[in-house]
Amino acid sequence: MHNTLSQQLTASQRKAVFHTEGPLLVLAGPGSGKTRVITYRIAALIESGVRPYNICAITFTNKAAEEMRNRAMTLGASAGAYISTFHSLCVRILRQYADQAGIHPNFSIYDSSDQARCIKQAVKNCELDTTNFSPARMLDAISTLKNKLIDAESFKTGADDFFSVKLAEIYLSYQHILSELNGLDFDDLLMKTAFLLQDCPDVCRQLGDRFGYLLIDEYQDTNHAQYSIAKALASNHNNICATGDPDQSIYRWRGADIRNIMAFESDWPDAMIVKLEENFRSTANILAVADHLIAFNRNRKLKKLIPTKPEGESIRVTGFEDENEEAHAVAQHIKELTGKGVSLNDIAIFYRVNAQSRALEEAFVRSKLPYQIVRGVEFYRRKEIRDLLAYLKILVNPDDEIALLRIINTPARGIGKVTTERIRAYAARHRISFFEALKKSNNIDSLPKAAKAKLAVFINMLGQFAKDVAGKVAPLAERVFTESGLAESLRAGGPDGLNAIENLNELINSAAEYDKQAEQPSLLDYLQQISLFSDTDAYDAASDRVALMTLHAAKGLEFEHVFIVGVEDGLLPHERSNSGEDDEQLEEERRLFFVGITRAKTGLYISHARYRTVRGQFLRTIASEFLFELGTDFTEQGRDDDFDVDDHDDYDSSSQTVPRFKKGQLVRHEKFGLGRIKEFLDMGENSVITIKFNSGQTKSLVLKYANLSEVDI
DNA sequence: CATAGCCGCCTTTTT
DNA sequence: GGCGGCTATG
Repeated sequence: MHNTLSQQLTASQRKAVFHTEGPLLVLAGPGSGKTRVITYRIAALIESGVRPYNICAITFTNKAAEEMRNRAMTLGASAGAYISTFHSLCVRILRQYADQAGIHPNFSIYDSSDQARCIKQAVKNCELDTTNFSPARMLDAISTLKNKLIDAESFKTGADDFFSVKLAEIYLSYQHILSELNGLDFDDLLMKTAFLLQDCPDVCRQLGDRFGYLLIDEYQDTNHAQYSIAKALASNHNNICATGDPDQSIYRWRGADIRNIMAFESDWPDAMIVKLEENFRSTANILAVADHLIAFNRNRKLKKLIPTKPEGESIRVTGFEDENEEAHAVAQHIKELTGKGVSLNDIAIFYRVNAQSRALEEAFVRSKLPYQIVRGVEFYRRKEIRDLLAYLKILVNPDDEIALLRIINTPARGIGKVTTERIRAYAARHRISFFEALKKSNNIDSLPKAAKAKLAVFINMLGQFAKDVAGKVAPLAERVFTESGLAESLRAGGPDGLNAIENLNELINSAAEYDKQAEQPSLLDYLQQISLFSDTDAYDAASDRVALMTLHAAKGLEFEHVFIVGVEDGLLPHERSNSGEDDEQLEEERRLFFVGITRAKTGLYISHARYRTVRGQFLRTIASEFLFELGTDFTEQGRDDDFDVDDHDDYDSSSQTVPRFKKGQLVRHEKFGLGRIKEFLDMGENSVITIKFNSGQTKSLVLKYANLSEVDI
C-alpha cells in the first residue's frame, strides 16, 4: 500500500503523508492537494498499525468531513476513524462528560435567533436600554469573550469601566438564562469543552488516549478556544498534524487567530514543517492574478504559488452598468460556456453578501438556467421547520422554554398571551421551569377552567409524543406533524401552506436519511447534528446546476469556471471592514478575494457594476481597489467610444471649478501612483486631501498642488 | 384571543 | 428592502 499511495504524490506531499510520528505542520497553498494529503495520511497511519479508532480528523464543515470520509473510504481506510468538525467533536465530548462539564447531556444548541431572544431578556433583566446596549452588539462582545475563553465570572472580576461592568452583568444574566433553558450557544460548545479539558486532567488524558492521532484542517481559521482544545488533546501524545494557509484566513472576525498557525513551530518545537507550494488546480494566468493581489498584504509570510498547468486564458475584468446588467451578462456568458459543452455544475458564482444573490436569481430564472443557492441554514430558519423542530426539541429538553413558547399556541389552540403569562408567573413564584408549571396548570388558581382544559389537552399530546422518543426520528417527526395539528392548519392556509407542507416533507425525508445513515439514531443526536449544519452542507456537487454562494462559503471548493461579481468599494472590501485603525480588516477582505480567485481551475471572470441598488437606493459605485491589484490592465476595459459620460454627475461638475473629491474615491498621482482618498478637508482652494496609496504609504497633500487625476470606472 | 396592518429597526461574512 | 414587534380592531 505504501508504494501505491506513494507514487501518486510529489516529494513534498510524500513527506507530509509519511512523517507519521510527532507534530507536523503542512503549509499548503490553494490547490496543492491538501485534502488528498490528509486522506492519504490517514491511510498511511492505519497502514503503519495505528487503529482507525484512535484517529481524529477535524475539518471546517460537515460537508468537508463527509467528503474526507468518502475519500478515505475509497482508500479502504476510514472505517472507525473519527472525522468531524470542531463543534461536532465538542458536542460529542460534552455529552459524554456532561457531569464533569457541569451541564446536562440533552442540551439544546442555540442558533443566533434563539440567542437573540436570550440576550434581549438578559438586557431587560439588567434594566438597560437596548439603544446603548443593542442585543447584536452584546452578543458580538460575548462571543468574542467566549472565543478567548473568558467566562462571565472572570470577565466581571476584570471589568473596570462602566461599559465593561454593564457588559459583565449582561453576560452573567445571559449565561444564567441559557443554563436555565439547558441550552448552549455555538461558542459555549467550544468554551465549555476547552474548560473541561483544562480543569479535568483525567478527562483530558482519556480523550488523549482515545484520539491518539489528531489531524486538523484549515488551522489558520481556528480561534483561541479551538486552539486550546487542540493543544490539550494533543499534549498527551504530540501526534498533531495541522494543515492550513495563512493567506486563506477569512474568519478573523469570528475570533480566528492567524497567530495559531504562525506559532505552531514554537508550540511544538520538534515540529516538522512541510510546504506545499505547487498548485495543481488553476491555470498559470489565474495564479498570476492571485499572486499579484495577495502580494499587497504586508502582514504575511511569503509563499510561492507554483503553477503546474499551462497559461490558459487571460483574466477578464468587466464593468457593467448596474447589478441587473451584470447578472444578465453572467447568465449570457454561462449560456455561451454551456454551448461549448461546459456542464452547469462546473460553474460557480461568488459574491460578498447574500443579498447579492437576488439579481442573479432573477436573471437565471429569466434565462431559464438551473441554479442552486448554497445556503443550507436558510432551510432550517423557515417558520414551519422551526415549529416542527420545536416540538421535537421539547421532547428531548423540556427546559427549552423558547421552543415551548413557540409551539404552545402553534397551530392556534386558544392558549394566548394571558394564559402563558399566568403560567410564567406561577413558575417564577415556585421557582420551577415553565414546563413544570405547565404540568401543574390544574393547580394554578389564576387560570380559568377553559384555559386549564386546553392546557391539559396540549400536555397530554406532548406526553403521547414522548412515548415514541426512543429510536428512529422520521416516524416520530411524521407523527408530530400530523397529530400536532400543524399539517391540518397548513393545509387550510392556501398556497403558502402547501409550500410549507412541502418543506416539512423535505425535513421528514432528511430525518429518514439520518435514520438510515446513523449507527444509532436518536432524536437528541439528530437535533444536535442539524443545529451544526452550515451553508456549504447544502451544496450538491452532483446536481447539474450553477452554484451561487458567498465567498466565505466557497472556501475549500473548486470549479472549472468561476464568476466573482460586485467587486466594488464598500462591497469587497466591505464597508463594515473599514472601521479599524489597522489594515488587518482590509487584508482579510483581500484574502477573501484571493480565496475566491483560487477556486477557479480554467475560467475566471471578475466584474463590477457602476450603479448598484443598496438598501433600496440606486447608487453610484466605485470600483474596488483590489481590481487595480490584479496586475491586469482592466482600466482600459469598458471605455469604448460609446461609453456615455455620466449624466448623473453633470450638475455637480458644472457648478465646480476645482474637481470635487470625496472620501473613498480612487485617484492617480503622478509620482505616488494609484491611491484612495481617506479624508477630504474642503477649504476651497486650500483643500487638503489625505490619500492612502497602493504602495502602502499615506500622504496628506494640498489639493491645488497635488495634481491629481480622477480615476473613474 | 386572533388577525391584519403599520411602524420602526437593522442590514457582512458563519460554526 | 425585509422582518419583527406592536397596536387597533373584530
